[in-house]
Amino acid sequence: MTKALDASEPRAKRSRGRPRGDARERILRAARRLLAAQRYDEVSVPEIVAAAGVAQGTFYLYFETKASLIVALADEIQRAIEAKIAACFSSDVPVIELVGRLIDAGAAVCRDHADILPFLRSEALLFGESRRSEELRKPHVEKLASLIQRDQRAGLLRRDLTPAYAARLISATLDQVARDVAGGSVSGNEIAYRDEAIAFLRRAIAAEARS
Amino acid sequence: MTKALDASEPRAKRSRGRPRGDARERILRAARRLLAAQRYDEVSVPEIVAAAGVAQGTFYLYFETKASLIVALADEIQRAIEAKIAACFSSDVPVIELVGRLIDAGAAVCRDHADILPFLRSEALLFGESRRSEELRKPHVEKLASLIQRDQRAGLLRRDLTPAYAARLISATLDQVARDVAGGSVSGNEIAYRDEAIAFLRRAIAAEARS
Amino acid sequence: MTKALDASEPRAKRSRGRPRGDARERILRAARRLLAAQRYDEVSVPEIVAAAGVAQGTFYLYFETKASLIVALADEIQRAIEAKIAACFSSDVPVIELVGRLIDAGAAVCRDHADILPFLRSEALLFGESRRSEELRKPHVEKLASLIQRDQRAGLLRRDLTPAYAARLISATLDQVARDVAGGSVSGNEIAYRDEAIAFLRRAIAAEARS
Amino acid sequence: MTKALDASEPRAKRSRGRPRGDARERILRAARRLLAAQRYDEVSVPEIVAAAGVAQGTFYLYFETKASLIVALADEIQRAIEAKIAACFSSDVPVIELVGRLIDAGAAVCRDHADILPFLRSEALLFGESRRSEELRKPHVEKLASLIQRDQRAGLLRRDLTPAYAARLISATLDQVARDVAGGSVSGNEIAYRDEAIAFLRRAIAAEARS
DNA sequence: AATGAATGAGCGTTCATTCAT
DNA sequence: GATGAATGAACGCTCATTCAT
Repeated sequence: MTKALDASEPRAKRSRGRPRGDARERILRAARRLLAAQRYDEVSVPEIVAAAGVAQGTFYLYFETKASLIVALADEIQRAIEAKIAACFSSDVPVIELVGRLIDAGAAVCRDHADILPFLRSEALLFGESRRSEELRKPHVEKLASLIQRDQRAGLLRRDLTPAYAARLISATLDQVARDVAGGSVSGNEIAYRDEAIAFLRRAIAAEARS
Repeated sequence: MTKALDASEPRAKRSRGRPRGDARERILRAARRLLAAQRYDEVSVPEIVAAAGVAQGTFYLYFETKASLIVALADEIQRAIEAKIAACFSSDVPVIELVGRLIDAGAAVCRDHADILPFLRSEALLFGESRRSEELRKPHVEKLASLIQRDQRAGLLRRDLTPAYAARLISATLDQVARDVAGGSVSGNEIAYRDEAIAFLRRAIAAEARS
Repeated sequence: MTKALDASEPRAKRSRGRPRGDARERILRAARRLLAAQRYDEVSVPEIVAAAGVAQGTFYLYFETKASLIVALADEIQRAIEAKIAACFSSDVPVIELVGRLIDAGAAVCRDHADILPFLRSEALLFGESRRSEELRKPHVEKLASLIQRDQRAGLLRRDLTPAYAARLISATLDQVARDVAGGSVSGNEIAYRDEAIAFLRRAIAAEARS
Repeated sequence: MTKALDASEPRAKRSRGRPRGDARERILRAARRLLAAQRYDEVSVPEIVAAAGVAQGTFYLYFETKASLIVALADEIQRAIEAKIAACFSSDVPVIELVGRLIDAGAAVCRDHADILPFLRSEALLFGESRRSEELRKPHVEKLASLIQRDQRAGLLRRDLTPAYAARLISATLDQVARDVAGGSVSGNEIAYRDEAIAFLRRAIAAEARS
């Protein structure tokens, strides 16, 4: 047929027909864009596929249902966030120093995903099998608890802290600060706020200076 | 704006018509029950009116649209929550004592509305521009900030705290504790956890004992 | 509003809006018309409602699914057929005479429902819970069996017939004749065919003339 | 007309490609299996190819459309049935004996194809104008009519039978008996039923014993 | 010959909403 | 005030089919 001939074309514009292999990616990106601006029930599959530039049937090649798309989308973003946070834990610094890094990483995350975070915080929670965001923070809280214990032994942190409890309290504080810093709630004073938060935590958990 | 929100007037005695219980109330209760178990987009008006035992048309006598029902429902619950939290601020106690009360009130709120909180945290937040959870907490954070300032002047709290910042940090911590206490994350040790959290905050903000 | 005014109009042409109460009937009639000409899978709900002159949503007010429409349609027609056949059994004639009446009734049925019978005989069988057409004939076959027994006792029919078996054989024959007569397979000779069939059955089942 | 029906040519050895079993055969077998359990409109091409273990595109190498698969499948089965029935006619026995054979052959057919017969009786019949069950039986009825004529000349059958009519009546009876015998409607008494049916027919058509 | 990603029309169905009663 | 039949747009989804590889 016309086959050998077409194949010799260096794979240029095919306006209809076969894959770029990127259909899934295009759909995810389009969905993210749309979900940043509208509720899940306001965004239709026709809208998503139109924005993605694929056919409606293609959607269902990659996602079982519309709902499963958000699970995938949330997973993707959360994986990225995880990675960024987990990186803070990899180096071997005292908790008192770690908190600063976690704030910065958290703020970066909030900034990078500012568009979609409201969505992630809201709708996505209702999609997975259960309480998702709690679950997601859990490993980090646990890691933090073990580092607290380590620093307690090293005499850096108060002995009367229960590591698991302290880890929760710190984590909540860090989240708040990261969000505030990224979200402009303290505009112009991010550094002062951050430093005050760190001092706040230090007083709450640091071992008293030996006399 | 001023349109969708105010179908709230309780109506007067109608002696004819079917339901004895007020139709509006029945609809709200049914919606709450259903929204505790399903997403907004999964709950239909037919479903709600069936659960409420009223006719489909009756729904539109009390709510302009399905979305406005959500707003009304969220308002109702949030008003109840507000009231409970605001009550803590009414008496004239030092911040260091206030935090304990806020934890207890917050935990009570979480327990009382456990069914519907995931819904409030998620979907409802996306309905009106102005009804993000940030906004809702704002008055309390501001009130707390002013109390911090008062206690600073009284020498009870550290002078180097920026009241607005400290208020945010405290608020985040209290939220976390209230949720943990109510949600069973620290089951069996609620009191120990609560007390440790209060001590944590005290160290962070209390003025150092004068020598 | 404009209500009292509109209501004074003597209920003339409402081109949109409220019921004639006949929506269900219109849908059934339209479906019958369409199913006489096309397979079930070729007839779409949009097509049916367009032919019926009702909105798509109205369809689902009266029928749970498209498939349940045919069950209803088949039931309706079969009830009419039942009635006609059952009427033959009501009077108290010998089986030998009854068969003639049954042929005539059967032929009338085939003619009256000529359009939809192929559909009923084919597709509809697969919709109900199980083998439908067998079930439907069963009561008549049983009634026939009991009449055979009666006539055996009266010496009108052969003693060596097993009533249940004979009833089946007669019934199959009658069906065939009714269909042939109505369907034009023996065009022009319907009466001769019918008479020969009756003679055929008489020889098969009548008691031998006493010598 | 001549188009949709003939994708039947068995193709020659293809040594490359995945399936060892011929793809066409696998598709037909899968379709038959599925159509025994579901209506035509419920069985999808994706489902068929999945059950057959071939790719979606492969389907269209062997069948022009989904509908043409049905026709091919029905043809295949009907050819097998034809052959079995036709075999009864091949030997040179009197009609009175033939009916017994036809019952047995018919019952065997019903048993062998029990799974797919409801499908054949229903949907398949509506696919081609020309493939109604009436048409399919016609050659056999005609053959039977000619044998009746032969036996009338031989003095074995009544002279007053119209061969074409008698053939129809006999055929309907045989069908009924075959179905009943195979379907368990007379369970345990198949032989008695069959014998009574034959006696029934003999009385109806045999020439009276000469005195 | 065989594949399977891609297509896009069109399905059955449900929805929020209206309004004559 | 309350009803519920009727609406029709729009939904999520599946389908039969194509064709570059």
